This record gives sequence, C-alpha cells and structure tokens, in this order.
Amino acid sequence: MSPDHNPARHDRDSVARAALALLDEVGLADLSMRRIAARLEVQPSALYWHFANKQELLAELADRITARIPVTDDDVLTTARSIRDALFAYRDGAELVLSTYALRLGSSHAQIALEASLGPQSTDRATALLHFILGHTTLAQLRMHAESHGAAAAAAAEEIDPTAGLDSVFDLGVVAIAGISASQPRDRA
Amino acid sequence: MSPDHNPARHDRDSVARAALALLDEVGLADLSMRRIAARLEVQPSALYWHFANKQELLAELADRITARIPVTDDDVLTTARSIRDALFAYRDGAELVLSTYALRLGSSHAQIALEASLGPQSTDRATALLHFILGHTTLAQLRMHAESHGAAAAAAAEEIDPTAGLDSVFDLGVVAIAGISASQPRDRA
DNA sequence: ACCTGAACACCGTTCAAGT
DNA sequence: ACCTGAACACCGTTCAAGT
Repeated sequence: MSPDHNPARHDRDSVARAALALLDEVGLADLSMRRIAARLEVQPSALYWHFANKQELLAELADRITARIPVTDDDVLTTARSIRDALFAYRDGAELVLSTYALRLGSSHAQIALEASLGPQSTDRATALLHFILGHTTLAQLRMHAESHGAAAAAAAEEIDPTAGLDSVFDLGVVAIAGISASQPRDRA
Repeated sequence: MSPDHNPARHDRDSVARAALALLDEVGLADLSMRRIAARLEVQPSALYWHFANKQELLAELADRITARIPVTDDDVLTTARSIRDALFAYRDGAELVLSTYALRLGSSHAQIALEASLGPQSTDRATALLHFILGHTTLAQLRMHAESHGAAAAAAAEEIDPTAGLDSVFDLGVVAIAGISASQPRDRA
C-alpha cells in the first residue's frame, strides 16, 4: 500500500466505461483525454496504451451506445423509437454516433435493426430512416442541452418549450420514410 | 509604410470572409481562431473585437452558407436539392449548419425555403424534411472527406465508392417526407 | 475604432523510461 | 503488461495597453 500514486492498472473496458460515464456528465465538447485520465487517476499518456487515439476511443463509446438497440421484427416506429432512446440515454449520444457512423463503411448496429424491421430489399429506406433519425435526434439533443445551459435567451422570453412537438415530427418522418400509413401496421400479435 | 506589422484594419465582414475561405481549405476541425488570425496577419485577440467568441463567428458562417438558398415556390425536391447544394458548397458546411441550427430557436433560412415550397400548414413536414436533409448531408459530407483522407481503409479493400447511391437515398427521403408520389408534381410550368 | 503582447488554463499525442 | 514524466505543438479567451 504505497501512499502516493497507486498502480491503477486498467484495461480497454475500464477506460471505455469511465469515458462513457464522463461523457454523460460533461458532454462531448468537454470529454478530453486528460479529463478521462484524471478520472482514472492516471497520466494522459497511459490512455494511449489502450487506444491508439481519441477517435478510436470515441468509436468504442459509439459502439457501446448503439449496442443496446434491440434487433427484432417489431414495427418500424417501435424500432426507430428504440434507436432514438438509445441515443438519448447518454449526453450528446446522438452527435457522437452521427459523427462516428459517418466514418464507417458497412452497416452499423442501428442500420441492422432497421433492416430487421423493414424486411430485406429495403436498404435504401433503412438508410434514409437512419439519416433522419440521426439528424432529428442530434438536433433535439443539442437543443435540449443548449436550453438548460441558459444559452438560449429567447426560450425564457417566449416561455415555450423548444422541444415541444418534436416527437410528432419524429413520428411523421419515420412513418413517411417507412412508407406505412397513419396507423401502425402490426405484422404479428 | 512601416516595414514591420502593418495596421491590418478589419471589420466583421472581412473576418467572416477570411474564416469562410479558411473553412473550405482546412475543414471545421482545424478552423481555429488562431489560424484565422494568422490568415489575417493579426493577433488572435484581435478577432474578439469583431466577434464575442468562436461560436458567434461560426454562427455567422452558417448564416452566410444558408443565405444562398433561394426561397421560391418550386417543387420540394428542387428546394431540398438547393439546400443540399448550399451545404456542399463549403467543406463541412452541413456539419456547421447542423450544429449552429440546433442552438437557434425560431426558423432558419432553410426552413423558410422549405415552407415556401410546401405551402403553409405544413411546418411539421418542413421541420422533418430539414432534419432529414441536415442528417443525410452531414453524413455524406463527412464520409466524402474521410474517404479522401485515407482514414477509410475498407474503401480501398472493397473498391467501392462509399458515396455511390446516396443521391437516390436523398431523393427517396425527400419525396417520402414531402408526401408526394414518385414523379415530381409541378405546380407551374 | 481596432490592434498588440502577455498571460491563463487548457488541448492531443509521442516517447523514453520505469515497474 | 501497463504506467510515469517530460516534452511538443497546439487551443479559446481575457485584458491592460497601445495607436
């Protein structure tokens, strides 16, 4: 039990877990390698043993956020909402997944979930849906935090909730792109 | 004509113009206040006489990028494409407008253009359309640059163009959300 | 009205060296 | 296998002072 600087051994998983928790506390803009290192009681350079660079760490966080999305044959609206909820589960989750998803070729977990709902032969619809969900959710989430941060002076002046009615926009977009009618069709049950 | 450090007087417009040109050269991630100042042959602190902070400068750039979008009663697909083209006109234009748009209450210029195409009583459709366009265009633009930057190793391996077929996804999404049929309806002409 | 100079509190990343 | 310590080349922002 040396009194100064404990060994503090970590692995990829513990670093990613600490980073994900910190993301939720401080947001993407303030999620620095140095902050993560401080949280782990480790020097910043120690992180580079586990991850090649910051982008690789962020990609791991995006993977963990989208990993919770269930892949089922539920209707599209249900799947779309579960993707949105997974992104909402962490501060700036949508923005992080959006920018990380852009760098990857091939399918993401969210795309797979959408294709499972839509059935095969509709990859274009699934892609359009994913782009809408990422755009809408990123906007909504950024706005949520800007509002609470006091940066939006007009919100207090107009006394309206800037996120009000956004859910109806979400449903409208999903239903339209999925090509289903107003009432949700249910394949089973 | 003093040989060392010229007076180099600037105003809000000249700073914004230099910043916009620099954005197109280096991208959003490398667009620093210090780089902009260097381009103007001025100390970084000089920029803070013209703009309160970096975010205010970025908002001005976003305004200039979207200002070129024509507000007409053309069909929705034409308007949507002109929005996309305005965002594509500058490197990382879509990402910049996306994050700046999120902070603003009220309507943006792009939203106004969409409402002019869709007609009144369809603000929700216009909002959903804008979210789709911003999401899709941001993704496409980020991917374009990741590809040319050599960060995408899989692209060379599979020898496919990662942006191929994205235009059809764009059209599919716009047509679906706008609620028009496969062939473009033309109100006039 | 517009800019300099210096400072403050930060960044991501590398790399030799330790254990 | 995992971390320290020091360094390098950067950030955004503030503020007194100059012209």
